[in-house]
Amino acid sequence: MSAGYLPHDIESRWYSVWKSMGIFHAEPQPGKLHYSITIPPPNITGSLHMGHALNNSILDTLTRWHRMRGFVTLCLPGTDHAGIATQNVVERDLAAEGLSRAGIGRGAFIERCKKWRETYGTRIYHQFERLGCSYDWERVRYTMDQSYVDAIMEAFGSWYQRGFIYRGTRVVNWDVKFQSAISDIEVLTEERQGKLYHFRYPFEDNSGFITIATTRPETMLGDSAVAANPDDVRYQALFGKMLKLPLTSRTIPLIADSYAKPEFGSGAVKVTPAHDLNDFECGLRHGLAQRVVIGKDGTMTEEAGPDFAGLDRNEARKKVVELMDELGLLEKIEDYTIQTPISERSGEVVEPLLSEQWFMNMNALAEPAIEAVKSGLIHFIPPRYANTYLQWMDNIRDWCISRQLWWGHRIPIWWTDEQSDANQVNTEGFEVRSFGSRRYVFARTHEDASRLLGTINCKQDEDVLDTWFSSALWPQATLGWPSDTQDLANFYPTNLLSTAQEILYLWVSRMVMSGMDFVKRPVELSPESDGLVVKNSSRRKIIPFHDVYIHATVLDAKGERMSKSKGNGIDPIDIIEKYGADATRFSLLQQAGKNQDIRYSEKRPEVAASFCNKLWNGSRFVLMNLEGMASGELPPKARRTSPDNWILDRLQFTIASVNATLASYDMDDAARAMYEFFWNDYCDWYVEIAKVKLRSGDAQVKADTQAILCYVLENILRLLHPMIPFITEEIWQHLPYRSEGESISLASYPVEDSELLDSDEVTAMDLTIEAIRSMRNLKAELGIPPGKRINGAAVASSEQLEVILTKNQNIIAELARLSEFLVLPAAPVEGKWVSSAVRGGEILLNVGESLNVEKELERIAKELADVDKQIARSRSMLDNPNFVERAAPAAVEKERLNLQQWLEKQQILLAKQNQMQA
RNA sequence: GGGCGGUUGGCUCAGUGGUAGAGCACCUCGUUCACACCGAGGGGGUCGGGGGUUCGAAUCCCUCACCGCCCA
Repeated sequence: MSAGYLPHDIESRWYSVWKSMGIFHAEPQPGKLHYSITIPPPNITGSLHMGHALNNSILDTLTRWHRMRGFVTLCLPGTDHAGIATQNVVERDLAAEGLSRAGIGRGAFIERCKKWRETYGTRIYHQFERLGCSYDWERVRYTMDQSYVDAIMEAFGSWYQRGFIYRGTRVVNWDVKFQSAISDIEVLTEERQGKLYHFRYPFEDNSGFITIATTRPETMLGDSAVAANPDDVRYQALFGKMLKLPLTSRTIPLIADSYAKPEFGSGAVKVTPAHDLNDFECGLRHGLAQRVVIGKDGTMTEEAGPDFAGLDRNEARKKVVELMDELGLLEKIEDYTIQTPISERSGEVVEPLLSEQWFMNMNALAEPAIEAVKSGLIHFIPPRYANTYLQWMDNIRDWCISRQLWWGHRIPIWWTDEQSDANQVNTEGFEVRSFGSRRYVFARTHEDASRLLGTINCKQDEDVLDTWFSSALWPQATLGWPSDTQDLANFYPTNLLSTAQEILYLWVSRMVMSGMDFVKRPVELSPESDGLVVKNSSRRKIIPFHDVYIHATVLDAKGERMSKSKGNGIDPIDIIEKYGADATRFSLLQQAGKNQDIRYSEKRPEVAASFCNKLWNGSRFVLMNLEGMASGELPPKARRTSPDNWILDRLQFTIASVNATLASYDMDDAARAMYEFFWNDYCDWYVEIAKVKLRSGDAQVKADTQAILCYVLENILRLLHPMIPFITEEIWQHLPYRSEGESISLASYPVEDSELLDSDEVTAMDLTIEAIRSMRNLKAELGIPPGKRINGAAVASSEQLEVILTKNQNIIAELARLSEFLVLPAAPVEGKWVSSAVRGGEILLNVGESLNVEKELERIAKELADVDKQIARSRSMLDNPNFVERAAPAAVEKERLNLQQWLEKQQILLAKQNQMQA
């Protein structure tokens, strides 16, 4: 092994070795335990960001852990075509060349997108490899693979057939920049400073006016009514009267609708059904006209009237205000904080717009998806997210699934203007339906569509599906659905879906809905834990995954979200370059628990890299001392010393704790347990003790010590491997004795061996360590260099301590750097000794001329003061009858023992004080 | 407005009823043949405020404040 830890040499080597060994690939093996994950597919636009690095570190850790535990383990990678995001970057790319999407046309544009994917879409795979992810690259999937498209067609056809998918004219969130509808959950609300305009609408009979307030004056041109609350006494007599809509020649009614809030402004609101969702619904209730006055490009339409048609929406706003002012109908303008809807994609203000779209009714799908979570079949970690999920699912709304984009899956609906008397239900059961004067049908090809519609004069819908429509099918589609594959039979339901909080609704909920809707199995073949029994059937609706882990959001050092625009992002590849993949992974996993966010700065990988360096050097030292080692067997208990038994006990404790914390997704706790064990127990104490034993000259002692050093190291390497795979593999390969297999990745994961637990030896080592620390402490306080060899001794007041200290004599002498260490029946009278009280005794150092009686008395007085305080505290507790009577007996007993020990310590200190003062 | 998370030493965080912990930073000492990405020792916190439950509260309950996330 090289003298320094050089992550890059190791990391570049091992990934390709693992890959060529085929250890990442899994074939289903019926009858065996399977563990599977389908990773959240990153967008093809992207490269790895800290969120990916975190999530994939978690996924790979769990994958490797299960693989080592003997599961048939699959972690399936892939990418998402990411419609709107990719279209965005490709358009930007085109613009740089002076081209435009419209200019090159749909066909050429799609070719550009495909080329983009070839260049950049696979880049992220290589980044996952650099991170060390043990994913099955033979099964990699892309949402535009033919097999994936087949799944989408199947899903669409099924939902169409069942009437869930429908054509509708409704107010949707319109992204003016992309010229496309976006879904509710892609809209962010931002508080922006704006104005609240108060306008007067006169009554037709000139009997006065009503004041309405609006933040969007330009929409008044499309008003169809003014509404007031039916309980509002100010308006009760006026309902049904007509108002003159200023700037137009129209009149509109005053209507009663409880949607108007009496406490807001004048209590009357303008109703613009085509440009506001609430107004739209109000309009439906009252049969109001839907006038589209703002077009898809953000300019005013003909409907807005000759004065406004063609104006930009912002100019139109100014003009409306000016004209209203001129007419004396502008009552006032107030500053107002507006909850402004912003497109998550383009950053533009969203324009609510009446338009024709494809929608999907989710009610039927939501029901089992709710039940699966309520009944605990799907388990959220942290559990609080189950409520978030349920709250959204309980109020589920129809989903607008069409997007006016070019990049994506073209909606498999075919239209014709031709009428027909032909049978509207064909042999495949796909009903021909009509919308307005046109007829349409679901079909996979033009040929099918022609047959179904009875004419070749038909055209496919221009729009594409929302990207989440395809993502919703991810777990089952990647495993072969709609075919009945072995993969699907063995790896589905998957075990875990780990993802970011922000896509809980967009993605997670929809996967649950689609998965349970499409994947069903005979009750007798599917375990109860896999799903819900379908009503009146002998089949079960199968859940897509058992556990949903929502990982923390990675923030910068100041606690702010990393973003490109703020420029505060950290590129994980930079961190890997600088500190290595293992340190990068470990730094993230050390923070990955049930927290909502993580503050990340370069301090983190630095600390993690120190740990890797310590692991490297600690291992290197051990390896250098294993020469001539006879066997890898643990020595029999009779030959083991207390440090031996102690470290074996600590190892078992660590193994148990790591297995338990990984199982509950507490990566941070698992990382901490291993970190502390390796650094504090193994390196700081056991290895230091082992140095003494190796130098003892006793061949048996040396062989036994070597065996234990090696055994513990081999175990901790396997324990750490899922988190830091490269360095552990490299070191493991150098071990003279190790468990089965050619790669640590395939070695078995450590399991607690209760036979190696030994609480007596843990107590013994605790006392030994305390003695050593006291001596070091004394030296430091007296200004004696830690390395200066002086005589040390101990007087034990308990037999237990006497036995322990005698047994560990050599160790204490060496680790405390003493010339000799003796256990004496009484404190020596001769010579210049200082002492310190420990549990069950007193430790002494012969400091010779360094003894300063005055200073020593001061030190003792300080120690006594502390002891007195402890005694007082302990006494006050034990003197309290309430404590003695009501507290748990064990707690009282413990306190009694405590007091006794403090009193003993006090005696020792007082005796010493007397002796010195004499 | 509703829901959720957080508030512990200078910084980042552990710690869910029994005498406050770690890492980093800081101070002192140390170039002993694994590691200065190290070792030994040390200083530093009335656990956001208030109230309550309890023999005992960082920990449980109530309330307020501030920071953040989600939904309306």
